[in-house]
Amino acid sequence: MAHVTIRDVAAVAGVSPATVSRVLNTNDRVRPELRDRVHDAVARLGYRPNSQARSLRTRATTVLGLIISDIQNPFFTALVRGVEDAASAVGYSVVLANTDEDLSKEQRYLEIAAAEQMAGVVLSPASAADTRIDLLVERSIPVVTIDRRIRSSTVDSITVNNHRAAHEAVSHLLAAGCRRIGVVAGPPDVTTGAGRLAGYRAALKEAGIPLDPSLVVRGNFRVDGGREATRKLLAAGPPPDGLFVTNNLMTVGALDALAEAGLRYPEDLLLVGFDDMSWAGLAPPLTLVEQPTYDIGRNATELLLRRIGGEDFPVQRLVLPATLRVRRSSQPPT
Amino acid sequence: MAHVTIRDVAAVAGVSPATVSRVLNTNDRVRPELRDRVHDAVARLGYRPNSQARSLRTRATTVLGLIISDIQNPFFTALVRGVEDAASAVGYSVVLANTDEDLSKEQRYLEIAAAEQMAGVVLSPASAADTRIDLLVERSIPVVTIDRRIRSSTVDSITVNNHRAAHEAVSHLLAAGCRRIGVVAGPPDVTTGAGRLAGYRAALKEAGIPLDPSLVVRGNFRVDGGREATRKLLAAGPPPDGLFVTNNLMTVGALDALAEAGLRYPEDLLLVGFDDMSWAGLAPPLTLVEQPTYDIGRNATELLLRRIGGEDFPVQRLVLPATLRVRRSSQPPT
DNA sequence: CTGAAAGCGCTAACAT
DNA sequence: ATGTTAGCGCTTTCAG
Repeated sequence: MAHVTIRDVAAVAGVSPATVSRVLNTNDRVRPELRDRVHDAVARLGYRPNSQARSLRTRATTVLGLIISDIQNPFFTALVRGVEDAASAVGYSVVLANTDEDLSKEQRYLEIAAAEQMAGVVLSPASAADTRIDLLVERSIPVVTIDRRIRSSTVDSITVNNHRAAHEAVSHLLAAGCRRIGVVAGPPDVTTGAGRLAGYRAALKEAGIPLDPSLVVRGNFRVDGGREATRKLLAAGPPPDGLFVTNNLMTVGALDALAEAGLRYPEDLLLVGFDDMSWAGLAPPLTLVEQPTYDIGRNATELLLRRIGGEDFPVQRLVLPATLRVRRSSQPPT
Repeated sequence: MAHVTIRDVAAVAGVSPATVSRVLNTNDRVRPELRDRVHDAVARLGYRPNSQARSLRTRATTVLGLIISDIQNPFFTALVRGVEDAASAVGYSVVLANTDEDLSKEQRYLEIAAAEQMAGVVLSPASAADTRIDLLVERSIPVVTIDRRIRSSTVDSITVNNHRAAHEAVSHLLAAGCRRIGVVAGPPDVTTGAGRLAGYRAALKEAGIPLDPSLVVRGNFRVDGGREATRKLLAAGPPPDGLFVTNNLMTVGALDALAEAGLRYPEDLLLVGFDDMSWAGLAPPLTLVEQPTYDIGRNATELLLRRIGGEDFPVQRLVLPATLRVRRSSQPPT
């Protein structure tokens, strides 16, 4: 059987195509007997509605865009699963795109999402200021940003409290006796980069420790960036007694740089990282700020679906908790 | 400007919609002057064809399905990029789905791909025998399998020579002096699992070393599986003097288990892993069988696009080279 | 070489 | 409550 259309179903059920459509898509009252006949026919013929015809008519798709900034980062892949699960639970499919933190790639994908009339977009913006969110907003395509926020915008977001989490991480290092704490921060243009660095600063200030600029370095949230930034930090002066690395991949790079310099943790310095790193099999185990990654994706998608459904509610800025999980890397050796 | 349609373009260009369509989609000869007028109008109005209307009419989409077996595995995410790049180069978009090696999830996605009339599918099958490839073949949707093959099937595939690569890895360990070489193999139902184990066996046989079944354990290609399998191996008798772990995530788990048991590499045993692991920041650096991951994705997609384009050629079974990159973990300490 | 007209499969107005 | 009709935007005969 090549293409079963709604007319075929109608013929078999002995009703009009419109009735079939009603049974399938609306809750208009249809005589129960007809309902059953329709359902029978659908089952017998193995009818599957043609989604493009439907979208053409309704001007609405059931496709979500998921635009993330680094598909090689396990943080984002965990998140993808949250999105995927929430979407497929209600019959939506997900188109994934990867920007590599590149604004022009990002813009291209946003244009595609608009042109394809996607129902909505989950986005991890490459920039707080320059992300061309307007491309979607103009066409009233709902957007939820994840992990990061957009500055001027009125779109929903799901993030964690980066400031607080970083503050907690650094305070933990201070409590463990560190006094010269280095930080490998992220790009200033991204809210996670900015927030985590601000938390670091706040914790030092609170402890009455002056900020030493030579202890602050920035990376690109990737392995190579973490390595280079850490090298730079180590070259800038006497080694710190504590190090806070603000994302997972940069932590991998930082460990490289520490090893190169012959520095061990927790013996030579205490270490706190960010994001789950169970895939990295590190020993000794790392103290990490862990995010509820899957839930971020899931919540973002559920929120997006509510917007798509036309629900009207004020802009949501959900902030999920990130928790410090203390392990060996931040325990002073006894 | 809400929705610019082909009629708007036609009106502005002073031609019929049919001519616009011809200019845009065919290479039928159209009077150059009209051509230019059409292009001008398209540019001026910012016209973007509605892809669903087009698909409805042509019964063809420009969407590729990419169904992979573990999105948390960096091997697959690198591959995703290859697919994405090749697809977007010709204006196709990619829908990603993740099966978690679960056959029922896989079947569901194959059904969706069929129902959505996707142009083609790149698939890393969860099983050599039970993957329901017929769901696509029936509707003549082209499929290319990557990383793994399907047993009975007549679909194109892109893999690496797992047997040879494993053989090389194990021979390398033998040459380094190992005599009791353990292997952490993958699921027998997956061609990569089977092929790599067979390569191990062949290398031992060639060296005249009898197979010791207590040195062969199996995992699920994930971290936990690698850890458990390695624990089992270590519990089964005196520790091996060499270990070959047949994928990246299991290597992470194996390292855990080795650390638990107080075994170090390369001091206590030599170690060879599989797949790039630069994200894991391991020290000492690991000897690895490395696959051209990006190219696998890219080649698979290019092949798929040729099939989609209607080219007719015999079933392709491309085998790319995997190369052994020797590092410290397999060098006997001097 | 170009235009008019039909129709892909579906749903939403409008009739009944 | 159900059927008839029109048309979403596009491509593709078929005429001219």
